[in-house]
Amino acid sequence: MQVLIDEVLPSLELAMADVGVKGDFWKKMLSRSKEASQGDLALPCFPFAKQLGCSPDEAATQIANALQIDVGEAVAVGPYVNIRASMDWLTVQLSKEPETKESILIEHTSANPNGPFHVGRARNAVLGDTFVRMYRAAGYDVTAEYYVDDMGKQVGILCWALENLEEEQVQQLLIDGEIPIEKSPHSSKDDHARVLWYQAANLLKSKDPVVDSGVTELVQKSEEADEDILNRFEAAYQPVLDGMLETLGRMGIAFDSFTKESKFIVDGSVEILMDQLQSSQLHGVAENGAHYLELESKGVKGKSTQFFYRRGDGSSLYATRDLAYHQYKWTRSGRLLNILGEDHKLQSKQVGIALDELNTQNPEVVFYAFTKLADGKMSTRRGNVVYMDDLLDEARSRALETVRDARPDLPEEKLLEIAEAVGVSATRFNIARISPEKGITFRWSDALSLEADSAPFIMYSHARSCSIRRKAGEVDLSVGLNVAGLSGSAADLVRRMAYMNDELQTAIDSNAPHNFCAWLSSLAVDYNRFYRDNYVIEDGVVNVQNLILSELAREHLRRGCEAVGIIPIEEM
RNA sequence: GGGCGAUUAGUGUAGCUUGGAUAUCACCUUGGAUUUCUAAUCCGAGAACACGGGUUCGAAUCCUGUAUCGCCCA
Repeated sequence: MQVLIDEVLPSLELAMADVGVKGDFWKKMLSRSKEASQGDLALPCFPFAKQLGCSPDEAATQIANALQIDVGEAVAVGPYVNIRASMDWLTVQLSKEPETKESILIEHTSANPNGPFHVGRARNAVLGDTFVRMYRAAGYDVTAEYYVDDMGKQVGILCWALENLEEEQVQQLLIDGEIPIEKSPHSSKDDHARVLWYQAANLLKSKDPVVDSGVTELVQKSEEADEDILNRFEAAYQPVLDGMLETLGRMGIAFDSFTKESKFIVDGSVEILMDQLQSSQLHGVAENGAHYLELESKGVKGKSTQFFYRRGDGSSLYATRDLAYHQYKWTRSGRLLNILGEDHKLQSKQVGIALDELNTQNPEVVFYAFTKLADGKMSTRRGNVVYMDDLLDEARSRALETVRDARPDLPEEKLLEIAEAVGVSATRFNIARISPEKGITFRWSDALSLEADSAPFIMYSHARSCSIRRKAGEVDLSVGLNVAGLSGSAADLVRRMAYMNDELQTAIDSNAPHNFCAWLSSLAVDYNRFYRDNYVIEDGVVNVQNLILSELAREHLRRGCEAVGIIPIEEM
């Protein structure tokens, strides 16, 4: 509603001066009406009563009378001034394209390449990609970026395991460790195959010190940018990463660029940065020669307020490389957005302060709460996971049942195609529609639900509009939309669509993709109501005005679906 | 021990930034429409702001304490 607020505010300012309200405290009170039936915007007038020496109801009447707007009408209802945009103004909004905006680099997912993509990791990917899509839909020039942790302990363990463990050993370790090794249709994918080695090495670690010493040596050398080690690491993780990206691709998630952590050691930028930090006011050196920043004065609390960025042996830490990474990202875009799990909150704050010390701007960050299984947290290491590949298969087969029932006329191949689209879309939407800060407990029934506030509902509306278009055939729509006399569900539909760009931008600005998801659901509901009340084709005759509306809805539904990662199929 | 976040009908959720009209949308339970321009539809009813204190004309919203859950800090 921000567009409308911006339109109305200048006139309202005059009206306020007119009736004698002082100050501009009321500006923030003009907001979306909580009673949709009362209009688009509402201004509660309780606070003006005292100033004007009258009742809130009278104040509302005076203000409404003094208010001259040409975008709609203002009426006093009790202690409120309600403002409703006119159909003409709304129609103008409909044809507005989002302006071209600045560039933004969105880093998301960036999961350790040590095993298949699981449901716990999915929230980052879905949320991140939804942001990518929403920003693009709003006109931003977006780079979707994946930071590859190609030299950490996780990759070290994977590499060591692949180089040192035989298949029989792995099998035995997993059996002893009671980690399930069920065969699945995806067992031959490299991410699924290699994670067994990773899990086995973690099990062996607790009883054989050779693992730790071996891994530590590898990791140390990788931190010295040892070319041979980095190549061996890459040979170990790249097939795993490829498998993960394949899964993400199935969900419609793709990246524009990948940056490897080791880059910043190889190119020396970490070294330069550590030298710079030494001149910080916060700088300190521990007994073992390690360097840190003392962050207590910056509001960091807890047992340790020190942020270590250099080990006693002079090497850097993960967080140090993260600093270099942020500096690198700033060379590539004027805006940075990171999607992180809530477990990274403290670290992100520390990195932010360190970036301040380096006179580097902080990125914007969106945190999300964890997805947990009904019986505890997910862990790749312990094998306590639901893999995305399996979830998507399950979602597809569940969708297939429904599609088969509904469309016995379609060939099997087409049914599968629809089921895949429905499965993927439903899975994504079930994650994207929840506010990021809320924890999600993974339940199969929820994850696979094809009802409720669901993607299939929206997809169905879109498919229906496509069907109507096909039935209507070639019709000349150049007469354009005539809103005069439009009322009821048709007017509601126009009103809903008119605010699309506004809703999109608001969701972006408030880091709330779930709000845009809700708007999209509402659009589908509005279209269904319009469909009920207004026939596009009746007795074989096409009603051009209704077809124009249906076509507008189709286009808005399609754009909305693309902005949240729902696949807008044309038939289902 | 400390920090951060969460808690809304039987279930899942929106609203909290900026206090204001009958707390959103669904599942569910229940009554109805419609047999279609694809019913994965539409219309109606039922049921909720964790608990205690405070601020205010007015609190789901702000402050404070408690409980529960999650995450983090050597």
